Amino acid sequence: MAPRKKMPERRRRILEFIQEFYFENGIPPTVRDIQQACEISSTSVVDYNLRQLEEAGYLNRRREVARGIELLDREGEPVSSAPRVQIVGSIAAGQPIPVFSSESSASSEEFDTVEISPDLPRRHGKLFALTVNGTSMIDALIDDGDVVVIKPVHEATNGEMVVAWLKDEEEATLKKFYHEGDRVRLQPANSTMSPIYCSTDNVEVRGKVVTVLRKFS
Amino acid sequence: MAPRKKMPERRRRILEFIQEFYFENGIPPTVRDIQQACEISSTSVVDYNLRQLEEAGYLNRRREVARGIELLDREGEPVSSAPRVQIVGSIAAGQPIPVFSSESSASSEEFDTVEISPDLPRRHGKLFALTVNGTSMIDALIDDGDVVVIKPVHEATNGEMVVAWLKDEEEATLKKFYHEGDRVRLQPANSTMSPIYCSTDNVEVRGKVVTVLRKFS
DNA sequence: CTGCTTATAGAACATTGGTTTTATGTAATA
DNA sequence: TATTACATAAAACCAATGTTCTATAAGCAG
Repeated sequence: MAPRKKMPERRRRILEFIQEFYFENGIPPTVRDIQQACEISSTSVVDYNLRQLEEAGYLNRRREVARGIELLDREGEPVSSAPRVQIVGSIAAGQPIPVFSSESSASSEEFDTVEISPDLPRRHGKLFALTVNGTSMIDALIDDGDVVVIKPVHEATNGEMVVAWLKDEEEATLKKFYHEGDRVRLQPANSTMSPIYCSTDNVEVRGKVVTVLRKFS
Repeated sequence: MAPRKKMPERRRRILEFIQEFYFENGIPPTVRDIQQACEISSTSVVDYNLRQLEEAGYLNRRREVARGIELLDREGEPVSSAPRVQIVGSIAAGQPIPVFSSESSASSEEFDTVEISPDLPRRHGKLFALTVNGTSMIDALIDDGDVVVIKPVHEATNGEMVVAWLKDEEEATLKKFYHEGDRVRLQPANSTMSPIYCSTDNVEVRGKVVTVLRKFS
């Protein structure tokens, strides 16, 4: 398996298209699908590049089978059509969430990703994820190492679990959000814990939690 | 869309095969794949049955496309190739887990299912899931309504999160398992809570927790 | 019995889609 | 300059795969 480096632009484009196409359609594209989408003049060019990609370990081609392109992950395992979201950083008390621009089509190689259920992006659109560092979110029933999947929003309705940024404290936290007159109540998910009250000005909603992922070895 | 009833045996068989094939191969089967697997003498019979299935809303056929069969869920939405596990019951203090036979190839229609990451069955084999009822598992950082995915095992190594059945108390619980001499320590995941100690005889391991799923509306 | 619907068969047909063959251009290198 | 590896093209080829046509049976209502 050749090293994964210096991939020609067109080849990268092809690989990207295959991923998109598979996620969107549930089946892999044909050589001619790729040809059209990537504006390539000949199927043989596509074939050539697919061979290169195969040699480099990015995909597998089932010969004698229509739509036999099979994407592989870094371990060489087949990739499912389940969507993935990027883990763009971590969240912990006292540390800010990294800035994320929804424009950043930064090469998807740069971030780790987690697989999520397909109905999530269907219902919520674009999502991202954060790793939880430390046990500071324990009152939200979220443990060290958990991954929270978040929909970027700047306002929340009462009762939603949100990523709240406390300006004065310079602290991010996961809490249930309740707007009460001129102040905000941040309620831990764990009913044995007490809520935090603070002024509306001091709270900034960064997103709302869509799901939590936790794995045990 | 015709009602979903009284499906002929052969038709049910075809539908089942399509699901299996898709999960295993990541691409839908061809008409001829189905023909062979279901021992049907003609492709036209397969076509006929596929039309029926389409009319009944079980699937979608993309015409003019090879391998254009697309499975639909109960809402008529396309189904991804991500694997699903059955939610065979619920777990809560004071209530037993329902018995599950690994043989039970009970029609997959009878249970709710949840989608899981493909690497879980790859690593752990056959899995099942339980819904958590009430907040009795809160010390394991698991909330009311969460779904726990479990690998059925009868022994655990120290530190694993297990489904423990306490015989005397007739109670199921999720705890970290530690064998300490002639007794067992059941440690809540939440470090602010105290462990339970009990005799080896009184504890029965029913399975170990592989992942926890939690969704927020 | 007749006609209608459902289901099965066998075979041919038509399109989709993977593969191959031959040719051309470009950049790096001896 | 000649050589070689890499990348692109155009066209043809043919296997894979969806579709259609015609025929046959079984069950069932009239």
